[in-house]
Amino acid sequence: MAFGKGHHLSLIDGSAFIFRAFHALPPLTRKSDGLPVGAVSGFVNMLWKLVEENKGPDAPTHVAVVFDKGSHTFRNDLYDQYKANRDEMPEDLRPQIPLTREATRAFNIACLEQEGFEADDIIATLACRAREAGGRVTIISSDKDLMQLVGDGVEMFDAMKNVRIGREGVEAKFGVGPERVVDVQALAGDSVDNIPGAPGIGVKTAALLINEYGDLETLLERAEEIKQPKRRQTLIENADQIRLSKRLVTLDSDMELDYGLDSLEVQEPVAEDLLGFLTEMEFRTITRRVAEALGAEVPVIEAPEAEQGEDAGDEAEEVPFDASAYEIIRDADALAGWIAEARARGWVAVDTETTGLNEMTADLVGVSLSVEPGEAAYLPLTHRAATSDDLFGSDELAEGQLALDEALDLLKPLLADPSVMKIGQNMKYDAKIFARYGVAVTPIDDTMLMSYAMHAGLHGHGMDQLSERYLGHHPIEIKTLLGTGKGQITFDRVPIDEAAKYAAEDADVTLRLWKAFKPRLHRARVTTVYETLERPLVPVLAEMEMAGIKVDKGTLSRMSNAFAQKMAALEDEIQELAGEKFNVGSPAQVGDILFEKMGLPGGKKGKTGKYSTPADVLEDLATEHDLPARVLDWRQLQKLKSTYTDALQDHINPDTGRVHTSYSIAGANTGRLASTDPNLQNIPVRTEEGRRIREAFVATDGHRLVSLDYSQIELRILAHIAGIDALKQAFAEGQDIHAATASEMFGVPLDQMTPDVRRQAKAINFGVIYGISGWGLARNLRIPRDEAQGFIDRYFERFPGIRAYMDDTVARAKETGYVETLFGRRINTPEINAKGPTAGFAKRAAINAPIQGTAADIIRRAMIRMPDAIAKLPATMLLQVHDELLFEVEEGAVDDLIGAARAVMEEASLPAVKLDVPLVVDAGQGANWAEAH
DNA sequence: TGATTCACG
DNA sequence: GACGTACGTGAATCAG
Repeated sequence: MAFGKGHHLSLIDGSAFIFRAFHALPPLTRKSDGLPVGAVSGFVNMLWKLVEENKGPDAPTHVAVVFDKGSHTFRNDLYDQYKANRDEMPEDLRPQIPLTREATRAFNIACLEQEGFEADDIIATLACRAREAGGRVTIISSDKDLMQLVGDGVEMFDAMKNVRIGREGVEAKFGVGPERVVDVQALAGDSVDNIPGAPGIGVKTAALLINEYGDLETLLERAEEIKQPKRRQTLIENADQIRLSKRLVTLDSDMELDYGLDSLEVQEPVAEDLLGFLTEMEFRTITRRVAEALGAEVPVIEAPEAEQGEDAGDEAEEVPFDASAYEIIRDADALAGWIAEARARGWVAVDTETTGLNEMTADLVGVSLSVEPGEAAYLPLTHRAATSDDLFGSDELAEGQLALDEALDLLKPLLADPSVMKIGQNMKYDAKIFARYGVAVTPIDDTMLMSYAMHAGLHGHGMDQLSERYLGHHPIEIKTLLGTGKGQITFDRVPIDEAAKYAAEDADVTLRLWKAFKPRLHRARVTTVYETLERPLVPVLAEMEMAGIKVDKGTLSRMSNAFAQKMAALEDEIQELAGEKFNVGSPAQVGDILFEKMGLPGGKKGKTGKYSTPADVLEDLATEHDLPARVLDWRQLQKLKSTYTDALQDHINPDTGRVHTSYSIAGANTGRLASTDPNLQNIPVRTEEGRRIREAFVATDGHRLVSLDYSQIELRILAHIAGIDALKQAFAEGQDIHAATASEMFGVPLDQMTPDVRRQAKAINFGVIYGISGWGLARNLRIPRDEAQGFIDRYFERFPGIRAYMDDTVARAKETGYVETLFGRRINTPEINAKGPTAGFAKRAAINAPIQGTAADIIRRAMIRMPDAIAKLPATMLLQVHDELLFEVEEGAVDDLIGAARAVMEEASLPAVKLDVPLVVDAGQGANWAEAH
């Protein structure tokens, strides 16, 4: 029967898929010989999924996989720069290209390609013919270049994200319908394919213009009418280039093909061929699944003798993701059922959905649970009812939700049950939300922290990223539910059905990650790090963040006003000096004034072609001129006002009157914490004016703030790790370490030390921790480079262990791909074998990481022990600033707290590591942070 | 959104 | 031999 009405053609964009699969999926190699097969695996799984899913009435009747062939197409004849900036194909992908053709044939699916054409042209030609014949078409691709084909029975399907793209999807992407997509592309151009387009015009502007003028030709003819002078000029000047761009992006939908649509009819795979191929590739899971589905015997794939490496051999039972399998919990019985499932296993993955990202203010909207891969449920609690007036929505609760109190009463015993592990991704967030509803969550496992312990330095540890990388699955993005920018809605406004798919998937993903990571943690030998430095820190930080610190709004507000006045005066003075009005806050304009108008020396241009005006450059100029000096003053005030006195006021929680930061545990590669919203780890202290901001951080009535900080902890660690006897001895004797260094280097007796010599030694000491270079030290000390290099040479001569430590560390990193702290924390160094300037960066980072990381581990250990150590004191731990802990304590207990906390901090490395140097902790106390520090 | 600048350890 | 570099962070602002 000829292809026609009622038929459904599925066209798979094979080339695009394998490129995407290669980059999105974890690298996988064939065990017997190490052949890279990750992209092939992703491709095979996608094909099988289509075969499996397409058995319903809507199934394709015809199917083909289409590939690019050759690198020279008719587009290169039109424009020799077409796709000219494409990178070389990655080495590991090259051998997989022919394998994907083989896979297609093994599936008994037509495999199409044609010299001189791109896959997109073949797809366009076939899609148009099928449409003309009255059939339907699904293009399996997310390539925007194919979106021009959508409409009239043609739609696209993104197989990796599992989303359909119809007319609305195209409009969302391009701002115009499919018919006008090429017009927009012609204007906007494309840096990936090297389509020139119109300079300075992006998709947004292009859509605006096309919608206003109807189509590209009309627009170009009537370009004179455009109001914006820059746009008008661009379009007039580049008309030819734009028309060329249009020809480049327009697909050839009328190719000559020596086969017809009928030849693409779906055929059952031949079990022998398909299983033969899969066995050859050594894909265990899919081979078994295919064999079972085809009713064939499961072929045996020899297990490789010894499993090597930490990622080997834990190929979990793969259960496909299936949103339709997720349950919505609407009554107490159903919830009780899931709780029983969790208890039966001893674990459950938990994820909360809320109205915002700030745990202190966001409200609980729903909870999702998962107990096995693919088995997950969503418990909606406070979703709002939809109304006809969709501008504001309703404040009424949607129907079919269990009452919040009732649900929490049922969940509470489970979440606190010591025999059930609660698994989460960034559990600190969920635990804090639950805590506000009086529900404790313990014990916990956290997939984000598991990843951090194993993969610090390799990639981020967000759920989407981990899912893509380790599960090969792209989870639904939250923005598809909430939108972005101004029109963004909160999660309680998302319809329950839609919310459930997203939320349950998150719990499902978390559970799968947990199952994948558990065994790997052990193999990577970071279980101890995870168990002693990551997991126990979660409740400690949650407590600190919820405690917050009292900030006096009046003090900040007064300072803001004072800064504003001074800035206004400075601004007048600066413009007076410059002889013109300009934006003092614009580095580019400051640069023009200094280096063009005034003709001062030292102007360097950055990537953007603008003068760069960092503080050190301005400082040099300030010795001779007033203007740069005033600009520096202005900038300091601007910084203090905008980042601190203004912004901090907005962070004061109206309920508590306190500022609640959030610490990210897995943010910094070295093991340090990072503080956000607001960042309380960079409150000014170095200048007198800035330090006064700390006066606004106060203790409540009858209390004091107490600050304890490690003295020179990184240098002490360096002395220990590198085994520098002279440094160790100086620390043991309690000497001024920078003065001692200077004395050792320059032969000046301690009692004759000058501040300047000491300052230079201090800079060198810091430089060593950062992976010193002559250039860097010269810049820091403002001395000639050869002089700086002389200092370094002498330093290495006097402390030969330092050189050895640096060389060993870099060598180890090159060999293993990571460095470690004294406590076994692993920091991966993927760029250590890079070439060019990157190599320098990577080396210095590798030298610094064990030092900075060990210090971070030590204060983590202290923090974890602190709650027990101060349990009997009327004191609360509030903040951590890398080597400092800040407490709030009742007036009468200050000395007791200092004694207890100092002991914990000074002994924090024990018993795991006995340092060759003493750790010394300095303490201070006062009514505010300025006094306490 | 990326580049600049600057606050901290 | 030139190149371009101190380590680790987060936030505000400008400008396209």
